[in-house]
Amino acid sequence: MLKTKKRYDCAAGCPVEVTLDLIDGKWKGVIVYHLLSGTLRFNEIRRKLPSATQRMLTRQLRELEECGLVLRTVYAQVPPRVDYALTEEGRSLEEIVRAMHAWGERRLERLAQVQAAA
Amino acid sequence: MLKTKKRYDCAAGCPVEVTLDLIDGKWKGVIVYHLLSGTLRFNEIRRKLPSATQRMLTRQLRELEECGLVLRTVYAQVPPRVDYALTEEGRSLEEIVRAMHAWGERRLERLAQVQAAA
DNA sequence: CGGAATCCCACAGGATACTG
DNA sequence: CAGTATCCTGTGGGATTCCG
Repeated sequence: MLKTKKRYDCAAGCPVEVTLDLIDGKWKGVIVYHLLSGTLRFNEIRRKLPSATQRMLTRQLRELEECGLVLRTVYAQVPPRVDYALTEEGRSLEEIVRAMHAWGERRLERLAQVQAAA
Repeated sequence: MLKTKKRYDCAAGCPVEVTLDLIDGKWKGVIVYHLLSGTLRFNEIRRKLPSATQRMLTRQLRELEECGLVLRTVYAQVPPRVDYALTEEGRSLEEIVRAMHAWGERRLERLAQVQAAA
């Protein structure tokens, strides 16, 4: 997922994969979603994603940083403090991420209805 | 990815993951993208995704079918013929997928510029 | 033509423990 | 607080072969 995984040498549809590559990976999508609301410290993000392990969070955040979607700011102080914020490019994902959020909600509603019917 | 992988029991951001779950997975995004243009036969899809293996394509298509995003139609004839089309729900992803496509293209342009600078 | 069956491996991701 | 460091497992995904 990170580095040169070069999933695509394929035909015309690949920009879709370019985007997916950056945003897929278990937690990245949600992280970006939460960062849309503003800068967050590491543990704040953790609290928003209770079922993500610490290790996974740091890794996903680092990958997001690597692709230039997230800005990581370390304050030289004790106890440590690290802020995560979207970069300009990261924020440019807003439309997509919000759309995914809305779609996901509708999907959940639909599923709930199907459940209810049974 | 298929079945009840239930990635999320998490907090508020999860609908994002719901969506990602359906559309991630190496080829699903691109498949949906191509199906936006209309129904395709198996080998037509293959031709659009040269670097996807046959096995992967069928698997991803089946998963898409399972989630109700893609409709698979088998014609009882020899040689066989199988059509793949988006369901209503699948087509409702259009906005997202197109947005991802557009974003990916811009991303590629940006990367190209950075390359050129170096 | 549109697969299914097998074999195989890298690595995403979890659990747990330690640290400046 | 915000991480590393290890160890371990599942499975996503590739390659290849066979089939109605």
